[in-house]
Amino acid sequence: MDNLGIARVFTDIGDLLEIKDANPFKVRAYRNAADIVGHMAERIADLTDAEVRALPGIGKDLSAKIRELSDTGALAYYDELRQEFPPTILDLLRLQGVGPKTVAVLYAERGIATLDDLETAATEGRLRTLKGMGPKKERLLLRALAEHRTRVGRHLIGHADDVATRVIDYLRADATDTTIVAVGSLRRGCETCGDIDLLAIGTNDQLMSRFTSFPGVERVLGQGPTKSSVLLQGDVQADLRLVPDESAGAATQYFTGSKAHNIAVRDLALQRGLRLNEYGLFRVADDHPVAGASEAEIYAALGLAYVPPELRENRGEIRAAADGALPRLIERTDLKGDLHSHTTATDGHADVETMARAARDTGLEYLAITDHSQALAMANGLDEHRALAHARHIREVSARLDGITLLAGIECDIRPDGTLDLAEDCLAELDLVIASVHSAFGQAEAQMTDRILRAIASPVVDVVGHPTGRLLLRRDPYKLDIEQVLDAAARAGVAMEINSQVDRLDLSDIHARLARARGVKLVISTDAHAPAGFDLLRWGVMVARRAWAEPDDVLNTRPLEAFQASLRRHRKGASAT
DNA sequence: GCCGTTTTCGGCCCGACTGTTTTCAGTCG
Repeated sequence: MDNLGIARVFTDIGDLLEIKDANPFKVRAYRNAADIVGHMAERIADLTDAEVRALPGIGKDLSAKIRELSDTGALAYYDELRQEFPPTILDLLRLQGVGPKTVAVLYAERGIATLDDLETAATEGRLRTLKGMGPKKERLLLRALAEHRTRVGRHLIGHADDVATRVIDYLRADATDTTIVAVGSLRRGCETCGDIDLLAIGTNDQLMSRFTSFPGVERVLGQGPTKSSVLLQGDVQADLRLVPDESAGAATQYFTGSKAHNIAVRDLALQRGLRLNEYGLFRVADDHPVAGASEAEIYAALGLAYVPPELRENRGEIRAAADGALPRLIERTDLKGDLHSHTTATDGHADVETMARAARDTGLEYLAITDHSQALAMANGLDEHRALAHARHIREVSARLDGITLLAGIECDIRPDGTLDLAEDCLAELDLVIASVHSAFGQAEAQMTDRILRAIASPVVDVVGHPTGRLLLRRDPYKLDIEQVLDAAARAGVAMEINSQVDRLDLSDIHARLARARGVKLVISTDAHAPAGFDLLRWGVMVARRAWAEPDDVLNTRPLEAFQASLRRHRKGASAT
């Protein structure tokens, strides 16, 4: 079993123990272990017992369980726990506002073990008589259920990409003559994917049977000579298509989509007396093939510049491609720095120097260390005194490291009333201030909007962090008048973050494009909590590309000095010093 | 369950919000 699989088991155990009302520190130990294993760069199965044992938070018991899982793929203790509750009970925990205590009561008092059970009971008003519940709670539960339903069957792009990579590597190992690529929403960089679409180019007749015997396959949904579908562990569906070399470009284009983009492109082809399908571009009159081997060839034959996959949503890209007006999209290598990261000073997993070295190893020239402020007590947030001491430490480390410069920043909470969590004179001492909302998500739209507007109005704020607070597939964004916020940010010269965590991607592509249109500058940051976190920049870049962003739209494409000069605090007329 | 010992047991980040209460329990971050 791989790291993510082990992490998932430990997370489940933590949840089940919590439902059992076990020692909370034991629960935390399992969650902590899940976090560590899930974020490790190297395969934990490759480490020696002593090395596993040496990881912070992994002791005798957990290291043995890790070994059992990585060797056998199963864990007796986990199986015992699952005997005590129906496995579906963990689905209930995914609902907003439902925690372990509620799940325990629902199961013990009403025998509720599935989402359907819960919906029936809530609809029939059978929950309001439970202690601690009332009609209002019933309504909240029904709303949480409805929100949850819109999310099932979808997967975070980071997760889908992991799975796709594993399948592709497995197929390639045995089919070195065949090109295999991910297409569909994954290639377009959509924030979530319904299923994984893979395309193989060649004539390998063993490929389909090898695909359906991939070790992660739970069920074969269909298998033919050119098309197969499987259901993988974790409820991910994967489809594989096989096409001959001469159709490579046409098939890649066709299966990449989006549907709306393809319809528009085919329509354009018809206007020119051409027909486009997954096999190629043909003259309508005599079926003569015009193009098909590469995507670029097809777009060119239609009088279009090559359209990057991230833009293929029929949102103006075809007109722009015809006019030669497509943007020069930002690329990962354009980024010179990362502006959001955490260390062990608060809730990160590595110290300042370790994070700095990891950032440098991924090719970054500067890194802002931005630990939490005091309001996030759970994360051991910094008060003014600790924030300034931490800044001194960050600058010391920066001075002795070659190849990377550290900025002493902070991710400062925006309190419910819109005031900042740390005093302005303290924040003014720092190199970068990200202002973020981490509490009172339920505020009314006007209140939340005013709250963020007030933060933007503060002269010491440089960036608004994860501006809408959404957690993909888990929590909707808080209610917010985003256009009012963007207008204020444009006036104040405050940048908006694209947070690269795969469950945030916040701003979204849509909002980031709105921001660009208003002249609001973007930053792309990882919010890394561990050294491996810097790899996530690719997802933030993907969102920016889907927002049509060019390098100049994103402040951290600039070399350090130019970046610092662009911060409002250093601009002429800024009141902070 | 981990850790660090004052070496074998006690401590392990907490504060705000909500819906239910009438002083609190549960959830969230």
